[in-house]
Amino acid sequence: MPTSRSYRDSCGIARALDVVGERWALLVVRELLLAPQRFSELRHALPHVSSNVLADRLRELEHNGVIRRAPAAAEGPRVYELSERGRQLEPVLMALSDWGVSVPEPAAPSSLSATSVLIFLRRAARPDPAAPPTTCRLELGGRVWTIRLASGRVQVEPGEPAKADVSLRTDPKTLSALLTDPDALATACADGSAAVVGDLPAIGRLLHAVADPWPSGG
Amino acid sequence: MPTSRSYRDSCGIARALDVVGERWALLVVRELLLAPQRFSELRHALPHVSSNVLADRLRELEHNGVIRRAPAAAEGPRVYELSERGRQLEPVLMALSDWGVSVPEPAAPSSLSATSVLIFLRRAARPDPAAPPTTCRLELGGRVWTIRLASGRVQVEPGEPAKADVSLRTDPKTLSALLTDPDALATACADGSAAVVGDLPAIGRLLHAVADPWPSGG
DNA sequence: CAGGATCCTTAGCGATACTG
DNA sequence: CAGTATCGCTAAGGATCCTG
Repeated sequence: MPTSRSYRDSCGIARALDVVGERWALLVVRELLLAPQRFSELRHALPHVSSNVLADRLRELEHNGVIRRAPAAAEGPRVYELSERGRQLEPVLMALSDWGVSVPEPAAPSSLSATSVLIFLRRAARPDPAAPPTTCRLELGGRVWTIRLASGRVQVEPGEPAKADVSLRTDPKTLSALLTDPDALATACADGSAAVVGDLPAIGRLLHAVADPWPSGG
Repeated sequence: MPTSRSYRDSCGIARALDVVGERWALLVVRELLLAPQRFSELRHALPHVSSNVLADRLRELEHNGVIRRAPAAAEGPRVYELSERGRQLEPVLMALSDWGVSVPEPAAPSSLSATSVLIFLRRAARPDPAAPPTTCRLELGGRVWTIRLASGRVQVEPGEPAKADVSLRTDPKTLSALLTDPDALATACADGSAAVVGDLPAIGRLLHAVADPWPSGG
């Protein structure tokens, strides 16, 4: 039975929280920000939410027009995706992310989804605008992503790249660690937690775009 | 007994929500955004939060460095104010406000605090940059604010202005309605829900800055 | 086996009453 | 005024069970 309690406050902030303020709601939106996901993928990305609560949130978010059950194509498994309104929550998530990076890590064991790392990567990366455009194939937790570095920006998309300069396979925690310490890439490759095929320095440029951001105006 | 549950997720978004994701927490931050407030003022601004929950949230937010009990000056009543970290939540609140304005109003009876309206006013106002600088004394719900319009910006501060061009006394709901329909000012003055002393057209310019914003680039 | 629904327990929330 | 104490309610958490 879905939740429907309200702050009964006409302020826009309170009205937003009436819709996405329930527990787990914004983390579900986070998971759908870069690509549609199936129920089981959401469970894997948010291992600490119980299935009934997740089902409740999906129902409520759908009812409030934030997400949508993707075109129930014949045979295809059911997929959840953000609506246009849901996508407009991106500034909220980015602001929370900016603020949250300076909150101490929760006590272990803590989870870290592929989407989380990629959102942070895209947000924090400040590549050298003069660096050559690079396309990277990233295999992260059983799913393939296309990362593009071009003209001082980083773009993240789900799916196989048409053509990649380099391919990296790893897991979210290793990638997160590499974004802090790019020099650990050699070690990660050695112990098997990461694997690179192709233009190795391109991966270095990607990691350094986060760890040692190009000084932008601000 | 304060809450202390965590999403156990290393993502910055989840870490932020570990601190300000509990019910009412962000609305408490909202209330402190423009000025420090006392416990009873917070209760008045958030009439639907029960006193024990409010006390819990204040404790937790203080413990997490978001707010601070203002210098417990001798004799002075206890006042809560945002810390520097708390003030850095402003982009989160602004993003939520931007998104929430298009969420339908909650069913009546709903509350609307003075701070809420002023945050919206400041956010939504796009005054004509060529309009003459104006200082307005605003008495809203028993508290006095200084509103300054200058060079295309609106500034809101607590307290008496040194010198005001115009003075407006009203309540949050009336002011909110006037921001949507500035022409209702005459009616509001007539029925006593608003009172203006001084440069009346200056109030019109303020209201129109929100209702009919100056077309900015974007 | 994915995609939930059901059940039970616990803990946060809401409302009211009470105290320094 | 500024909270605390108490209590019923309901959402969250966890495990298990159903269904196509």
